[in-house]
Amino acid sequence: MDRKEAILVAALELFSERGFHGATVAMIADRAKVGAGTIYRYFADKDDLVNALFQHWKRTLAESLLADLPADLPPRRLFHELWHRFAEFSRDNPLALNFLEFHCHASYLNEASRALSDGFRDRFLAMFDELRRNLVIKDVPPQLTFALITGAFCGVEKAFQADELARTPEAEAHAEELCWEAIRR
Amino acid sequence: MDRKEAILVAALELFSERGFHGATVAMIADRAKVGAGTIYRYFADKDDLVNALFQHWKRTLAESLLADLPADLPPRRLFHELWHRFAEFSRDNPLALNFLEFHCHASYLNEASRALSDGFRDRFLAMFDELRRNLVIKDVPPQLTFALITGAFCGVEKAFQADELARTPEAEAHAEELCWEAIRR
Amino acid sequence: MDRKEAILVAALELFSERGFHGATVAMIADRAKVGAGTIYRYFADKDDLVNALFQHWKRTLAESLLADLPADLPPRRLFHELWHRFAEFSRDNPLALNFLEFHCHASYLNEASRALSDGFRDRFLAMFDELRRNLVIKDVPPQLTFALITGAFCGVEKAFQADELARTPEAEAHAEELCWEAIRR
Amino acid sequence: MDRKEAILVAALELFSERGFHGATVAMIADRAKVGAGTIYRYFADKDDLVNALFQHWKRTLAESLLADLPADLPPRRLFHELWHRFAEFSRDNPLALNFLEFHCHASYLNEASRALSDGFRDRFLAMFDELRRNLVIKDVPPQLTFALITGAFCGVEKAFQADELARTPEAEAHAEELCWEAIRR
DNA sequence: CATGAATGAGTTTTCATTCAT
DNA sequence: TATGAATGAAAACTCATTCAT
Repeated sequence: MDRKEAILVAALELFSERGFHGATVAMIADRAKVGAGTIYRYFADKDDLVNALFQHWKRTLAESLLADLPADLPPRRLFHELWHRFAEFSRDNPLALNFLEFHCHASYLNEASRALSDGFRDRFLAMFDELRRNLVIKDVPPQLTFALITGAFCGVEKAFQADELARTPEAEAHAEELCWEAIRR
Repeated sequence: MDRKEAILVAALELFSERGFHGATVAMIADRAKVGAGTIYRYFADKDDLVNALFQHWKRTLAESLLADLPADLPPRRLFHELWHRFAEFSRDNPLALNFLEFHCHASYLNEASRALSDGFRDRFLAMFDELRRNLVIKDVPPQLTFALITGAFCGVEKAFQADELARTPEAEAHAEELCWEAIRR
Repeated sequence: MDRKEAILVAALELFSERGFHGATVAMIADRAKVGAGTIYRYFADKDDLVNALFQHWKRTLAESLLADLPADLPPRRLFHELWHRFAEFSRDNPLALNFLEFHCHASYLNEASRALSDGFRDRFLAMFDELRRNLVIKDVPPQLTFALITGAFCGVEKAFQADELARTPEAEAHAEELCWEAIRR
Repeated sequence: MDRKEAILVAALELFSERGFHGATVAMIADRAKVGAGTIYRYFADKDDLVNALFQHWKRTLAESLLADLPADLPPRRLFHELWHRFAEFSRDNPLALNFLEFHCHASYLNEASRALSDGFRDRFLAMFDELRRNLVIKDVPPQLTFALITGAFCGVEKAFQADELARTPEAEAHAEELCWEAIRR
């Protein structure tokens, strides 16, 4: 059993359930079935742990969305592919999305975490900007497109997780279609 | 100087900056310029404070959106009116939106808070359902429409607050227009 | 309504129920139906209050036992008279006995309280010593006789108060008789 | 060094000096030479500590009085044996007697503590009742005999502890003799 | 290397006392 | 003069971190 892995899993569960300050090191150690002291062999302190977790999942999310993305997809297919990958990621790792988007306060994220986050964001802004310049999507700031699509996706995902909305293929397809309608020219 | 008011203002600032567990009673008392003990004259404990704050702003938001809403507005005008009111509320009370939507864990909200929240949500679901039955918006579950629109709005608002996107009348108008395009038939 | 009196009554009830540290000034004020600040018009602080209360009841008890005590009573009649008066006092003021004997820590009693207590005790020691010298009671140190009788009385009284023993005239007479048997020659 | 033991010893000293509410957790930790947090590794809270202490000493006292008590002792010898054991216990553990008899408010004792106490008391009531039925001691309710003897013993013990009376073998023998005279037929 | 008991600074909460009304 | 809201020091209790085993 990989102890570091177990700690990261436990931390993800607890941070996404109770937030950073609401989850204690003792809780994380218990859930990971390791001694509290063991956490400090792998992470300098609790802040270091939350930042490692954040970076791990930001990277995994970026990887999931962008790895082997065919370069020459037509716009609608590209959008579909991205939405689909994002949905898959959320379905496979609901806690990770939860943690990244809802339960992470800037106040304890360090420079590296913020830089990573920004770099990831910039790649999407570039994509949206190109679609805009190619007259595929509406002529609004890419930051707006990005914020709106991301927000909508997360809003729907939150509804899925809260069981306010059944996670069916139809619902996922509808959400995608609505968002495409929103941004396409 | 109204002390209860000052405590609520300080708590809103600190909870939305640092989350519930990250904001200490001492910080709140300092910010409100009252003694720590004074907080306990107005609120039974820290949980009671966060619930009072949540309910206060949920109610204020509901009021802002729904008070004196003309009954016979054509759908697009209705959507505009609601979006505009929501935007106005967010502009006037950015921390309140922040707190309500991003920094409030279910784990410390009590029954009353949840009931209030649900009641508010139900009124919007009913509105979206009527628009759907009138063939004004797309035939998708009102829960989906609601989650998507709310998520998109909050995503854009978060971008405004993080200064990733300039809060201009154009940007606000664009966001509204995109969302309408998303849901309209 | 005499405020000072009301405060002393409330303090007696609460100190004898919960002890000095367990009874708060706010509780006492509430019970006495006065403002918390009012207590400080009559007593310098909480310590002063408990000492005033102690001295009040010590004096009242001494008075009850010794006032107009016929000087020439035969020993058995004297013992009966004292026992009877003590029993009467306990019946009329169970909380006072409780407070004086069971719920009063030396740690907050001041010099005056202790002096009063000692003076009272000395008068009884003198009485027991005289009975001893007159060969009426056994030839043991008067301190022993006093401690034993007082302890026995309080033990029985505690049983009455705890309802472990019914407070009947017979029980009271028995207790007296047993104690007399203990000390008489 | 056994920390739990040290905490119990310190708590006994402080509770019997200052009462439950008068002894703070910090005082107890200091006296026990442990960190304040350590107390909470062994006891759930301050109430749990005082109850553990109460039960420990009630059990020890019961053990001391009743262990290996010869079954066929003649009444006067039985009384002597019990009195002697009680006196020995008090001499060895004066603070324990102090705490059990004088400084323990029902208000913070839990069900288990009260049950233990009652069970112990019942065994003595049964003994006194048998002596009564055998016409050895006076025909008064065993509750009265028990309360009176216990009270007398504790009164004398208090005098010993307060140095109002020298703890000599003679004094102890006198006390025992007087009490026997009180109850014997 | 892994542990979890121990710690004390930090947290929530209480309360004796003050003071503006 | 009487009040009770306000206070902050002190109480009970928690928890990130260390370190002996």
